Amino acid sequence: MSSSYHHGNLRPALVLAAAELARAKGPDGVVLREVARQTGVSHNAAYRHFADREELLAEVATLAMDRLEAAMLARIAGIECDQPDLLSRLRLREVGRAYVGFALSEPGLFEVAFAAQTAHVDVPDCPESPASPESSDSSGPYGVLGDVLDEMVAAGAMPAARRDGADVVCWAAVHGFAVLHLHGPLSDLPAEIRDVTLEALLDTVERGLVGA
Amino acid sequence: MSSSYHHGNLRPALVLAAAELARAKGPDGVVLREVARQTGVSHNAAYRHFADREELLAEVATLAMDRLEAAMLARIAGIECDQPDLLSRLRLREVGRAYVGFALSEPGLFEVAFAAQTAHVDVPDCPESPASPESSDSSGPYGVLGDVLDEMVAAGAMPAARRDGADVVCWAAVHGFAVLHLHGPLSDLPAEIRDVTLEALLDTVERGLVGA
DNA sequence: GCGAGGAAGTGGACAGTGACAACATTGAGT
DNA sequence: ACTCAATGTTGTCACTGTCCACTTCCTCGC
Repeated sequence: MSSSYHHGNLRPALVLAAAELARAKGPDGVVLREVARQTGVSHNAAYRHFADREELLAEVATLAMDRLEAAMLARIAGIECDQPDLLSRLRLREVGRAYVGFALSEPGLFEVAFAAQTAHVDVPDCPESPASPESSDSSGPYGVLGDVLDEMVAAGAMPAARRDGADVVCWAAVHGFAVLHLHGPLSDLPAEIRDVTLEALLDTVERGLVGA
Repeated sequence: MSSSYHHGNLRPALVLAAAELARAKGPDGVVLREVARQTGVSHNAAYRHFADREELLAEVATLAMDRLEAAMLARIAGIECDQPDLLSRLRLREVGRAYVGFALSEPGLFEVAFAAQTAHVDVPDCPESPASPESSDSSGPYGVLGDVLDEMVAAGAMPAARRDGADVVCWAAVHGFAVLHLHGPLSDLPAEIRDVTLEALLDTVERGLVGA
C-alpha cells in the first residue's frame, strides 16, 4: 500500500481532528496523542508538522476565528433597513448577538480561539499608518466589528470623536458577557434571563455610543 | 519531634502555597506536587484535606475573590463628593478601574478566580426571595457592584427601570476588557492606550446607564 | 495511667501526557 | 537505478494526578 505509511496530507487532517476534539471537549481535550490516534497515525507524527502542541492549538484557534467571522457576516447579511443610521445600529447589535451566539453554541472552539497564547491581532489603534485612511483591513471578527462602527460614523449614528476605542469597548462587552456565561460564574443562568440581559447590554452599549 | 510528622495546620498552609504559585505562574502553575513540595510535605498529603486538585483550586479562587473585593472596597472608600448622584457615578467608575487593575496587577490570581469550575455566584436576578427588599447580600465583588448600582438608582443617577441586568452589563464590560488585555489578543498593547481605552469604556457604560 | 482507634502523613505504583532521539519507510529528483 | 531528504514509527524520559497500603501520632474513654 502506498497510502499506509505516508498519510499524504497529514497536517490539515490533524488540524481537523484537533478542531473536532476542541469542539467536543474544549482546549484541554486537544491531546496530541488522541489527535494522532483519531487520525490513524502514531503519536509523534504531529511533530513533523507542528513544533509544539501550542502550535497545533494556534492553528485550531485561527480556524475558530474564521468560523466566528463567518457567523458574524452571515448574521449581518440578513438585515434590511432603508435608513442608513438605523441599519448600522441594527448591524452592531447583530454583531454582538452573533459573537455571543457563537461562544455559547460552540464553547469548545470559542475557548480555544482565546486560550491559545499566540492569537494576537493587529489593532489599528495607532493612527500612524497613512495608507488606507478609511475602513481598515476587515480581517477577522475584529475587522467586521470595525467596519460596522465605521459605518455608524459614516451614517451619522455615532459621533466620530467616539470612534477611537469603540471597537475595544464593544468587543470587551460581548466578550465578557460570553465568558461569564460560558465557563464563568453565570454559566448556570437560564437561557431566557441570559438573552434578556444580553439585550440590556446591547441597549446600554448602543446608548453609550450613540446618545448624548 | 512532635512537629516533624504532623504539620499542625496543613490545610491553610497548602492554600497559601497554592495561592503563591497561582500568583507566579497562573492556574497551570498550581501543581499539587509542587504545592506539597513547597509546604515541606510529601505529595498525597493534600488528599487528606482536599478531595481533588480542583477543590484546592476552588479554595484559591475564593481567596482571590476576597482580595478582589477588598481592592474594590479600598478604592471606593477613597472617593469624596458632596453631590450624591455624582458620587455614585464616580464610585461605579472606580469599581471598574479596581476590577481591571486587579486583573492586570495580579493576573495569576485573577485567572484562577475564574478558571475554577466551581466558582458560581448567587445572582439575585430572580426576584423571588421576599426577604431583604433592597441592597442584596453584598457578598463578593458582585455584591459591591450591586450596591453601587443601587446607590445610583437611589441618588437618581440612573433610571430604576435599567437596574435589572445592569450588574451583568457592567461586569461583562470590565471582565471582557480585562480578559482581552490579559491573556487575550490585546495583551501586548501599550499601557497608555489601554488606560485611555478603559476610560472610553467607562464613559460608554456610564452614558449607557445614565443617559437618555 | 494506658491502650485502642482514628486522623494525618508517607512511600509506592499506575496510567496518561508532552517532548526528545534514533530508526524505518517512501517518494522525488538525478 | 540510486541517493536523500521528508515523513512516520518505536522507544524512552520526566512529570503529573490519583489510588493504595502502610506508618506515625494524637486523643479519648476507661
